[in-house]
This record gives sequence, structure tokens and C-alpha cells, in this order.
Amino acid sequence: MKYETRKDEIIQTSAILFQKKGYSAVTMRDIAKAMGIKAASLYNHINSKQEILSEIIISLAEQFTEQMKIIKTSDDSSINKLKQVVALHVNITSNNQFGMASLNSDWMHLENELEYYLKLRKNYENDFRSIIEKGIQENELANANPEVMLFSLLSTLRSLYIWLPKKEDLNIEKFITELSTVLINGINK
Amino acid sequence: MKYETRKDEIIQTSAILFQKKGYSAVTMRDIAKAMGIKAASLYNHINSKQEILSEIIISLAEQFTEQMKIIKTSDDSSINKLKQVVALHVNITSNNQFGMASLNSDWMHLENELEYYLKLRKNYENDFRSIIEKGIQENELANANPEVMLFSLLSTLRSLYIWLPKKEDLNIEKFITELSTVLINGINK
DNA sequence: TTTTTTAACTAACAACTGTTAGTTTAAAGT
DNA sequence: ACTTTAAACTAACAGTTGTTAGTTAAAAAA
Repeated sequence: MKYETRKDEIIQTSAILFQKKGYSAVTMRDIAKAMGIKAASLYNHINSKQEILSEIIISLAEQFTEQMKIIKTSDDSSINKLKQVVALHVNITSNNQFGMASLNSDWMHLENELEYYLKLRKNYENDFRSIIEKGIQENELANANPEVMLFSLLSTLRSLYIWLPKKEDLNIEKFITELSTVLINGINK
Repeated sequence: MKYETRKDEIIQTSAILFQKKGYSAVTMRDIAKAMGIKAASLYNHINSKQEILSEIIISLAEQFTEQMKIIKTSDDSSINKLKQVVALHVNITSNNQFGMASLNSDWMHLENELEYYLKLRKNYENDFRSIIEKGIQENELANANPEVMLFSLLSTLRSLYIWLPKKEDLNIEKFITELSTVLINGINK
């Protein structure tokens, strides 16, 4: 069986559609059609369109938060922690190709859960920033503007959902190594 | 006068709204309300909602394409060309904060102009890739995967529209230097 | 002064939106 | 055999959508 429950199937089908056109441009009739049923039938399994979006985004955001907490509290070097963050993004993204598009592009359409999402994101960014700042303090990272570093790293990691699907025959482990190298050592000779 | 024409005012007002909620979630009534007129009055100046999106996106995409052509055909070093590309993105983004959100998030809602937009983007990416590949060939850049380099650089530059507005009192020239340094030399000590 | 143009307005349209109510069918549980 | 549940259906709702038609008032051009 491909899906655990019918609700799960609705959520994953919706994620595919949301990724193509965005949450607002996808109708309940679009989702239903993709599943071969009528729009009203969706409501036997979910309570609202909004709930579908929440389920997609919040579960992903929580995965990031949980894993970041583990990385943050380990006693690895800053560089190693950053490598683990790269691996975290690549792994979650490659397993949730479609949902990551909603996380990045449709979070503002959350209603009840918007505040909670923003809290999770803020915490995540703060943890990320702490790792970088500690690395600079301890002379492990270059003495550059930590905000610029954070921006650059996070932008690349957040865009993975656009790029990973294009590379069908990708060796994930190799890619994590290559990406870490470029992000940490730059592109200079 | 803040706007050259009333049409220009509609386009710039729309860009602000599109940036917050995305093209599909913004209605003609929203745009009209933001301008203090009725939705039907917009049609004295523009032909369709679609036209507003096209005007925002295509003019920006053409700016990138034109400037890239100039950078590409100069006889600078690869590193200097890349620094110029960084400056190009920072400058266009800081002058078109809101429009850049549409360019990055709403291009798929283009209709007649979608094909043209995709052509411009493909050309731009190809030029970018050529600069990187030449840099590697001539031993100016690290011998890493050029696709990963391109992905990393482009992701960061395309996300500028999210970050620049947050830094109100930003020295643009200084930021271009800092960002170039991080992108080219990485974050390692 | 008269005419034309500009740019707003009201009213309405047909299509589409998320969602609800009530019904039907078949499988599962007793 | 009977009852309950799961999951589909049809029909409809009230509100919203982009857009058009026709009108009005004031400014610009003649």
C-alpha cells in the first residue's frame, strides 16, 4: 500500500499540486480530480483545505526543529555541526520533495498555525545563528559577518526543493559532501 | 510625482500585494482598495490582472538578461565576473524589492509570456554556468562540481529579496563585498 | 464655448470558490 | 441476519472572482 490512510493520500496528492501552482491556485476540485473522486468526498477525511496545508507544513517544520536541537546540543565542532545541518536539509528535502515547496512558498497562508510556524522558524534560525557565532568566536570559522553567512547558507539549503528533483540519478551522500564543501570552503581555488 | 503613470502605480501597488500573499491570493478588488478606487476603474489603465504580472516579471527578467550579457562578454577574470553578478543581483533586488518576489514565486502563473520568461531564465543560467566552467578550466576556481556551485550561488542571489528588506540601514556597497567574500571564499577559517 | 479625453463610477455577468446537507452503497462488526 | 461504519455520491449554498457595459464628472484641447 502506497499510503497509510486516505487522509495521508489527500495530503500527499495536495502537496504535489501545491508545489506546481501554489496553495491559493489549487482548488478542492483539483485535489479531488487528482484522486478520482468528487470534492465533497474529501471532507470525509479532512476538515478543511487549510488543514491540508497545516499538516504538510507543520510536520516538516517540527522535523527540522527536533533534529536541529539534537545537532545543537551535540559536542561536535562547529564545522561538523554545519555539515550535519546540510545533511539534515538534504535528507528531509529528498524525502519530502513536494511538501518542502509548501513550507517555503505557502507558509503565509497558514491561519491558526501561522504563529506556531513562525515560532518554530525563529527558533531554528536562532539555533543556526548560534552555531555560526560560536564557530567564529572559537576561530573555527572565518571572521566575517555572521548574518551574511547565515543568509547564504540558509538560502541555499531552503532552495534544495527546487534543485533536488532535477537531478534524478543523484547519489545523496555524495551530494551532501559536495554541497558541504562548496558552502564551507567556497568556490575559490 | 512618485509614479510616472497611473498604470505604473497599479503595477507597483500590485507588486507590494503580490509579495505578501502571492499572485493568486490577491484580487483585483484588493489592488483597487489599496489605491482607493474601485476594481472596474483599474481597467481604464490595464487590460487584465495577467498583464500586471507580466509587466512586473518580464521587465525584471530582461534587466538580468541584458546585464548578464555585458558581464559575460567583458574580458575580466572569472572571479571578477562573479563579483559583478553578485552586484547585479543586489542592485536590482534593492531597487525592486517587491517585484523580485513575483519573479521568484509567481512566474508559473504567467500565461502568454511564460515561454519567453523560461527562455530568458535558461539563457541567464547558461551564461552563469559558462562563467563558472571557464573559471574551473583556467584554474581560477576550485575543481568542484560546477552544478553545485551554480546552485549554491544562484539560490543565495535569488533569495536576496527576502533578506534585503529586513536590513533597513544597509550599506549596499559594503554588503556586496561581504556577500561576495562569503560566496567565493566560504565560511571556513 | 464646445468638444474630446481621461479616469473615475455603479451595476451586473457567468464562472468558480470552499463547504454543507442529505443520500447511497458496500464492507465490517455484532 | 442485522446494525454500524466508511467513503463515496448529488445537489446546492452563499460568497468571491475577473471582467464588461454603460454612465458621469471634470480637465484638456479645439
